[in-house]
Amino acid sequence: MVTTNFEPKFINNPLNCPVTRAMSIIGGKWKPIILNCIGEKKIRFGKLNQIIPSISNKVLASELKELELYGLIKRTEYTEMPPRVEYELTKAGKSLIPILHELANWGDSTIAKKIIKELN
Amino acid sequence: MVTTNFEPKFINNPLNCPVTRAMSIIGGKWKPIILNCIGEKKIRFGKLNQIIPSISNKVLASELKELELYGLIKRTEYTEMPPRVEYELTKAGKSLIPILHELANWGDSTIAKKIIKELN
DNA sequence: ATTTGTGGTTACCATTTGGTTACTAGTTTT
DNA sequence: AAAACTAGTAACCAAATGGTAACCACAAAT
Repeated sequence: MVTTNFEPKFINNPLNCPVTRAMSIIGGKWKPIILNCIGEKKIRFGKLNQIIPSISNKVLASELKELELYGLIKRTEYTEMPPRVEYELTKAGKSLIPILHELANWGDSTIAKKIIKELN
Repeated sequence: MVTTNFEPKFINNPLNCPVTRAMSIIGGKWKPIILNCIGEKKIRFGKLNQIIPSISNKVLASELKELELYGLIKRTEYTEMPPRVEYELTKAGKSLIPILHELANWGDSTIAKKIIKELN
């Protein structure tokens, strides 16, 4: 067995920049996407994988684990066969909603759309 | 000369998720930090490197180039010796301020501080 | 005459991230 | 009797990201 010992290494932040602290936790391209997809509902692993098709199940699983470790999401496993697992935001996870909202807002702007269109 | 041909590869986004679009552009841990450090002022390369000590100048330079390519920052070079270059947010870059503000806000929260403290 | 200061770039290498395929368990459907 | 379904995990490999050290131009200061 390979002990999946995964200790997060946060960004070195001597000047105590709050944005750096935030990025240490939810930085990386997938986490905000995943958190936003979970939103206010309970959602199954497979469903998440469907609505974020460009992430592999391996990476999705490891991102979810990390978010769970941070206490931002809760994982509920039902003892059924085939297995069912649901993810939802914890209270701490919900505190990220304003960020996710601003990200969604900006992502919907003409500015964002133009950048993607012109460089694709 | 090695042609630094760097075409961004955006996240595949068939369902047109706005957060995914946003993350395609400002995803990655450094960009929000850099944008936030630039803020409303003009700032020199060296100064940026000082206040984000954990980024190497190589990575800082490449991130700045990418942000410039997206039209989020403007680079002004003064023909002096030693050289002086200043970076500032463009109008498009300033449209990100609400996101940066929320990130800073959350990064300052007890929740964020606790996560870092407990897992470090 | 040498050192200092600036904003990078380059080469080389190490680490991290990510993808693919195959596999598991036990119940239900074909 | 075989196949499908789910939520992963493991092994293996490819690609992206990041660090370090050396280097450049040229003027000003020592």
